[in-house]
Amino acid sequence: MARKIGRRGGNIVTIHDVARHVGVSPMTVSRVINGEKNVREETRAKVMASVEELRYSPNLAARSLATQDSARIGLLYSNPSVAFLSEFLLGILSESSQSGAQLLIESCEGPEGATVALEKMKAAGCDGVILSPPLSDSSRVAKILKEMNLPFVGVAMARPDPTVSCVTIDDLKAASAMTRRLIELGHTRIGFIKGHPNAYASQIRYEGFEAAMKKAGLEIDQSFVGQGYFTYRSGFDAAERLLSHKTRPTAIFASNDDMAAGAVAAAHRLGLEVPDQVTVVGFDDTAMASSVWPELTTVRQPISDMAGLSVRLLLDQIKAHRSGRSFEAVREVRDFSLIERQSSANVAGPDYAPAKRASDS
Amino acid sequence: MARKIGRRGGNIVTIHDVARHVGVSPMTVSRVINGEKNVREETRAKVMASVEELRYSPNLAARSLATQDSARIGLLYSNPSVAFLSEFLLGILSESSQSGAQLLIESCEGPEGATVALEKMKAAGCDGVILSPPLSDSSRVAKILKEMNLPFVGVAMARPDPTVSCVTIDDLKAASAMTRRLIELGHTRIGFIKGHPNAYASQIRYEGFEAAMKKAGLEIDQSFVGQGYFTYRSGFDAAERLLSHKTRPTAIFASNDDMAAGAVAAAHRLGLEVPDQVTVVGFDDTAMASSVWPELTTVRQPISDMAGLSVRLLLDQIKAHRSGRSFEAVREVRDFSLIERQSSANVAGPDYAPAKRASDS
DNA sequence: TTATAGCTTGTTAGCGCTACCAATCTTGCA
DNA sequence: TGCAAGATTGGTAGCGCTAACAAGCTATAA
Repeated sequence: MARKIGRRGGNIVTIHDVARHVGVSPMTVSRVINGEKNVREETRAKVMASVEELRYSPNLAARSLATQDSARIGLLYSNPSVAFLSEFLLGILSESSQSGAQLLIESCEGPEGATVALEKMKAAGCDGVILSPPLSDSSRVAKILKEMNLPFVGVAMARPDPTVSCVTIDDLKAASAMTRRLIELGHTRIGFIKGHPNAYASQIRYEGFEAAMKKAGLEIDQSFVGQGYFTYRSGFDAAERLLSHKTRPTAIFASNDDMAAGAVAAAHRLGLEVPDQVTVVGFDDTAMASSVWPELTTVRQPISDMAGLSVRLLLDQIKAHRSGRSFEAVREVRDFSLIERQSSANVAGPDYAPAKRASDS
Repeated sequence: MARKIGRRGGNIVTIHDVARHVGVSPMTVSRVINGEKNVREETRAKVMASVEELRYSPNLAARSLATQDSARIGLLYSNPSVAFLSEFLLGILSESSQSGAQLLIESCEGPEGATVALEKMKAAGCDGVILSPPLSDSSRVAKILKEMNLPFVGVAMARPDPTVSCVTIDDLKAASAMTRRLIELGHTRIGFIKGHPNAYASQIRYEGFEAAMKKAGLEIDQSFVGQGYFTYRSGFDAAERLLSHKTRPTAIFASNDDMAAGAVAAAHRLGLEVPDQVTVVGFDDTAMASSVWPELTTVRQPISDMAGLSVRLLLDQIKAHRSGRSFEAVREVRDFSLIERQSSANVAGPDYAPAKRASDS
């Protein structure tokens, strides 16, 4: 009677098994696995060893039940690039399953549909919400959430808003860096395809481009700047226009990968080789970037990391919210990176040894 | 002392609150929300009403702790199309969060890397594994899993294996259906781009194509059949070859969307309009299909549904496995659908009224 | 009417973990 | 040496839910 085997066929290792094995109390084991201090180093080592040996791994359900920190997290997205979503989910997923959070996923059509989705989440007992772009940039959605008194975190927000927590990269810097790289490659006639005018990121990315051009003392030829809408087709159309000028740009910087892929197609259609005759670069490093050929040089956001971090942030925020404490909005800025693939080259074509960096030896 | 507010700031509605509100025992409420029979209709209604009113929603952590059916599910994938992954995850996610299952995600490089990943999962205490394609078709992976004595379910398996549970569509039928559709549109010179020779699905899809052609009494011109590898580039190359023949195919059926997108690009490169001069269709309805332009006509698998179902199947299997019962492998076949977008048209071009079905009025 | 079966509800006892507090053991310092 | 303060451990009591059994109830048959 002392130790029943339980209702299950039961062969799972619990914290009690470890405790007995080491000869300490379950509580001590708990402390060790939670990395609390105030455990003698010797004891800790013994417990750790036992954990290894018995292959113990904590039952998340029990933990979140005991700690009461189990939270229901809502994830709201509205037709982002599916590739983005996939990486995003991967990040959210691994983090939230580790912290035992429940996930609720809703999609909506733009900020308009958000109200309904958010109501639904609230009704389902969500404790907080994660916003994927472009929703994260919608002040309208932010306002609704605030009125609902629901904690939330935005991912990849372009617009800095000191009142909302978010995880982003610095779009401005990223766009500048990519532009600088093109200049480094010798390009001076650089075209730009803007993103959807409603997205704040579009503006920021253009500003980054502008800033880098200016700094390099290069003129922006406005006939080299096209309006796109983040879609392949819009990139195709815009690029076709840019490339039809008598003197055409030698490089095109599209504000996202879909448009860049469209631009590559447009170049091909016009009989131009990429990157030999036109360099095309994108932004985001979505699946599209490495699916098409030539694969796209682009800007990579560590989406999965960012998503994971956003879960942790949100959980903190929820905890604070529950205990009535107020919570300072945090803005976590992650590093982007330039991914150079086959769609970019030295202005004179790939025959020239590519100058990896501006050399002035 | 009777009812502490608990360790938390605590404003969550529990099963006890509902019970008190209705005037029954918590157990009865539990029965109602779990849809058990043996509850008087009247009681059930009262409970339901109360659940609504109090906005009660069960704590999954507590439930899975109590039922002991909490399971750790491993998800193993190896570079599938990212678009596939995204939908796949969505399905897995919503199902597993509903059933309170923990998720462990691992990727690996082909079947070779699978062993390591699987060991890792086992060590982490996984109770079962879900295999995404193309891993689901690997008999090698299946063998490892069997040796490990771990329940598993394959998703989108092309090779029928009576010993493993899986959720699929009928690739053969799907490929036939698409081929029939092309024939209906008046195409007779139909090209085909095969998928990666290592993937069983490649073979099956080709067989489906073959069967439909044969049934329609059409010859397959072997110079119209190209070998691809499921990549954009391979589709591009294969299509370029097929379209360079003096009499070229009027339609190309690529075994997946990436290759179809590549084929479209190749056609454009050769100055051919899609679909006016060449129809191109794909398979899978990944994000790629609706990202490129013209958007691709393709075969759609209900990936998200299939993924969700696979979780349920696996959970059943794990339960059986735990209780020592043996488990019959199940093969669930889902319906595919033909998605007609802008990349396909009547053989004579879009000026002809498209014959939606073979008419013999 | 009473026995019998079937239906409906309640009671008890955990699931595995950790918050909280109490108990014990160190250590440093007067 | 004695004692307070700190470090380290253990005990208890639940987190919210449900399996398993027990008890009450209803309808049917004898």
